[in-house]
Amino acid sequence: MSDIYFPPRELAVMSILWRLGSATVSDVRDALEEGEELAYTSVLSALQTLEEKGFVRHEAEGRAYRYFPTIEAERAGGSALARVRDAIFNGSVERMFAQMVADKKLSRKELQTMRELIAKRLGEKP
Amino acid sequence: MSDIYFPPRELAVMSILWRLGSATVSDVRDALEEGEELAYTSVLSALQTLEEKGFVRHEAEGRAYRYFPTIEAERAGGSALARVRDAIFNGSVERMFAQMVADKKLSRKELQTMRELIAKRLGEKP
DNA sequence: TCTATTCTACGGAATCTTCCGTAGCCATCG
DNA sequence: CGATGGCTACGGAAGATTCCGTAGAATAGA
Repeated sequence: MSDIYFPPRELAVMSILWRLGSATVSDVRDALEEGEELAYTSVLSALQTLEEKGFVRHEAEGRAYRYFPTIEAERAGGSALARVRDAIFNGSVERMFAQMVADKKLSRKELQTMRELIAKRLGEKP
Repeated sequence: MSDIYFPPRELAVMSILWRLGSATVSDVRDALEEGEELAYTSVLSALQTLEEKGFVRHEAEGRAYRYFPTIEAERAGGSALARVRDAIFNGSVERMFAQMVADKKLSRKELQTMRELIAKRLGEKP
């Protein structure tokens, strides 16, 4: 199927694009976390690689480029979750979910939102 | 923190070890899916690399080695989910969960199990 | 015993990923 | 006009990953 996969650095760049919607090379560079500072051309290279792979496109903005993700975060996320589920949790959504829910830092509010999502989903299909 | 990350082929091998509990080189080789057939020594190399990284250990079994994962699937999964959540869903468990639940192939039973997990979690902390 | 089989260790080629320097283009400013 | 600064293209080095062949040890079978 759709084999969407990003190596670590490319994922970091995609992450920024998804967060910002679009970004110039400098935007991406600035958005990288502390201790992740890269040369301008390194960021450019990553973007060019991603473009070659079809995950990103660009438009001219002044004489610079503005980059846009061509794949939605939800789709990439769905693919990543399926991979994690199959490879790590032996195909079990329940096990994967249990691990998610086990996170100590989950707030009551987040749990409630999830409960509602399930309720809605359970209600719609009987 | 704990930066647990497996490149594609190594993940496939770990996946087999988690599923089987432990495995010899041949076991792993046989467990690889169709179209993924590798030379015996390729599988061995992958296991040796994983061992060097500390994700796997071995015991002698006859004159062959039996390999064991040294990290639990739940822990690797937790790390992978956190990475997906932060990099792709901008830190939002709810968004990640919504994508999980959006999967058309989820059975009623799976949804109910998840609902119970949440209920339990919500009940225990107020 | 000796021959074939089944292992692991080792090393290296090919490819992918990461990272950056240099060159060249173009606009802006003095 | 000439210099400067900011931008992309290009190329390549270094490291990581994938893949496998060969060598040699050990076992099993004839």
